Amino acid sequence: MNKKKEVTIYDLAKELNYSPSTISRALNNHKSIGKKTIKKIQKTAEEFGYRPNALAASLRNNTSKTIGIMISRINRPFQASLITGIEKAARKSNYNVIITQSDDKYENEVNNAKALYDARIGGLIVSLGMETQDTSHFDQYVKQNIPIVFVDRVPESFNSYRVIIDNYAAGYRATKHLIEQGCKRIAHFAGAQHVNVYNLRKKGYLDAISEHGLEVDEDLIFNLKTLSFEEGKKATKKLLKLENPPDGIFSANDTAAVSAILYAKKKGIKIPQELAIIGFNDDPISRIVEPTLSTVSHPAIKMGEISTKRILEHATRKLDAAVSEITMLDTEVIVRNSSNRNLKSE
Amino acid sequence: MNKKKEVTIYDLAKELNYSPSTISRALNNHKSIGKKTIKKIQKTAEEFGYRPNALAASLRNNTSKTIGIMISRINRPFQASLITGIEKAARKSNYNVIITQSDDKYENEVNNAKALYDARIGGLIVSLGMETQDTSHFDQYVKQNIPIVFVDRVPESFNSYRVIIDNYAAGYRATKHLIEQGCKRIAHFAGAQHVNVYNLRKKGYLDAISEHGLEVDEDLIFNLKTLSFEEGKKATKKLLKLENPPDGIFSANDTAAVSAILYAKKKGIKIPQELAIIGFNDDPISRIVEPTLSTVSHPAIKMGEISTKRILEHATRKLDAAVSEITMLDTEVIVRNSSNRNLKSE
DNA sequence: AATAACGATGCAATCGGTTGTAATTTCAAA
DNA sequence: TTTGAAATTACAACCGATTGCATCGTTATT
Repeated sequence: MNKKKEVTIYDLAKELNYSPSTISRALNNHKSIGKKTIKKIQKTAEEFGYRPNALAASLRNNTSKTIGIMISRINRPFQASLITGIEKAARKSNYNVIITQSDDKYENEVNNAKALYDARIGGLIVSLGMETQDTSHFDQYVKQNIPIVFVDRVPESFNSYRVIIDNYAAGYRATKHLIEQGCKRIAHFAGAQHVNVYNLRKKGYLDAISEHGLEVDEDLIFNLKTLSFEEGKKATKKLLKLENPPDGIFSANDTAAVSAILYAKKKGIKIPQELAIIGFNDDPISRIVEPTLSTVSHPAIKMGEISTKRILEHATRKLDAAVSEITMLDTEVIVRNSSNRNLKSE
Repeated sequence: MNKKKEVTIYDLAKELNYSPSTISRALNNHKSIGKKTIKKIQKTAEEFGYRPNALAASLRNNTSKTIGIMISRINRPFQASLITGIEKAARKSNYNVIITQSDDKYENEVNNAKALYDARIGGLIVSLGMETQDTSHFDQYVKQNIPIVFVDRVPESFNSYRVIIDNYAAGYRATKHLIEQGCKRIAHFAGAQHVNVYNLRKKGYLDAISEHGLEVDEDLIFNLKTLSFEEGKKATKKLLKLENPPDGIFSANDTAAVSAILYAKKKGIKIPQELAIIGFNDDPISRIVEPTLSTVSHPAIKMGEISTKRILEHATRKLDAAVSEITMLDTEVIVRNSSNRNLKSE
């Protein structure tokens, strides 16, 4: 054991013959401290290698410069990018970031909410897990006026900040793109319908179909629980066995879409000529799979940055947490080879 | 503003007519407190919805139940899995996890080390960035007896815990596998050689070549700075232009390996018949690319768990930080289609 | 020259646990 | 019944920064 004590404001106070309060204010550029005093104090603080003890400040202020994150799984590309955005913006303002993962289990989510609360985070950024329907585990934050930003997978009704994409429009456009490629029977891999993003994407899909004079066929619509690789494969299998199989698939995520590509190819189906496919998320695999997967891109990093900004602003504005401000970002349909019928196949 | 104050041990003390110290000890199951007292106190604590204020405890103890993580980029599959392992193990012991990313920039790494230090983390888990050669930014942790665990990309000389895989053996085995498939001229995509993992994989490669009676050809070895998709493509291009091109590639990561597959395929090379390829990491794309990529798998999650365990043990054992304990985990060569010449091509 | 007004700085309480030491009680052994 | 050790609980200082209020000195105003 050889711990050396850290330099505190008391050490500086003794050294410079000021009171700790003056030191504290000087370091925070408080207006009531003389200019030369501030300069002098900050200089010696530097020399002494003074490092503020955030714990002490947090305790006193009953809030910490820490942002809590709740997501389902860190190793999903979209969520990883989200975190990257959050972390980047947070560190710029000297905030730290605590991450928790629910693995899409409701119980974990509740526990994580508690743990982060106990850590006295200054703000919370949440993308809900698949199972979550009840959101009362967030009530305690509202009571303490701790800002919450819901991102992407958000609850229908909760007074708080929300940062989302226009899932309806995205679903509509993705479907429309397939229609423009000449698809007449378009299948849809939808996610769990109590999750807003999947619900809206499906609505967009349905409306695009109807509004372009095509027919909605329930046999072509699959509500997949997790949109996993396996589920995508199973659904594709069923589709191909249909008497009247589809000529297009709009999948609500890339994983299932890639799965569809691989399975259909194995069955000798030509993509995109016989079956055009578009996914959602612009995951890295979408550029690797052959043919490359058309998809819809989220501005994930930007969503993270904006979410962080909301938290920081809230701290400054000292608003009441009972706000309900929605930021909706745009998406982009990215056309690659899995749906582009105008391309020469190589 | 409608903050309600939290329940503190003082509230409990007043309610139960005990002193705060007794409450504190009772809640921590301190041995010097009577059994029925403990039970009684814990019961009312529960009833009152008491939640300990970790900040206060941390301030007093000058250490927090928080583990700091320093990695380069969260959206690399290996690092994401590492974090998953850490987070899982940490939360089980009521530790939080703060994540920082360096984006492989040395300057960021230094700043992150400072930021985490200021956050009074109880332990640090680090996978070094590509640029890092000097590690003096970690000295302050040693001085304060804060345990450091280096994972995967570790420094050569630093008294601390290390959790690594046997990169030499892995490189050797991957190369040997290609030799067993009949390859005679095996290229190697190596990473930056001051990074231990790439250095060792290369050594393993070199020794496997020599020991099996093959010849080392410097034209077949590329020291790629970042092993990116682009770099992989360029290197493959050069290889294929060679008078005497290779019949096998061992890439030190999957990204470059996938890149090689795609480029070689485009050039009409048959994989694995004409060119067998093996990567490293077992990233998700390795299962998606066609042909599926043979690779070497890291036990990433386990590495995270073990790293966390080291930190927690250290806290218990109250050891001096100046230890140097190395944990070496095994890897596994995963044979898929990009190197399996015994498979019927479909 | 006297007084108001303001700028600069200090005092002391506070945030909520933790812990060494002292004080009190309990119980068994003598 | 007495005594000492063990068990139980209380006291008070402490961790380091923050902040409302008080104080002191200085300058401006009449």
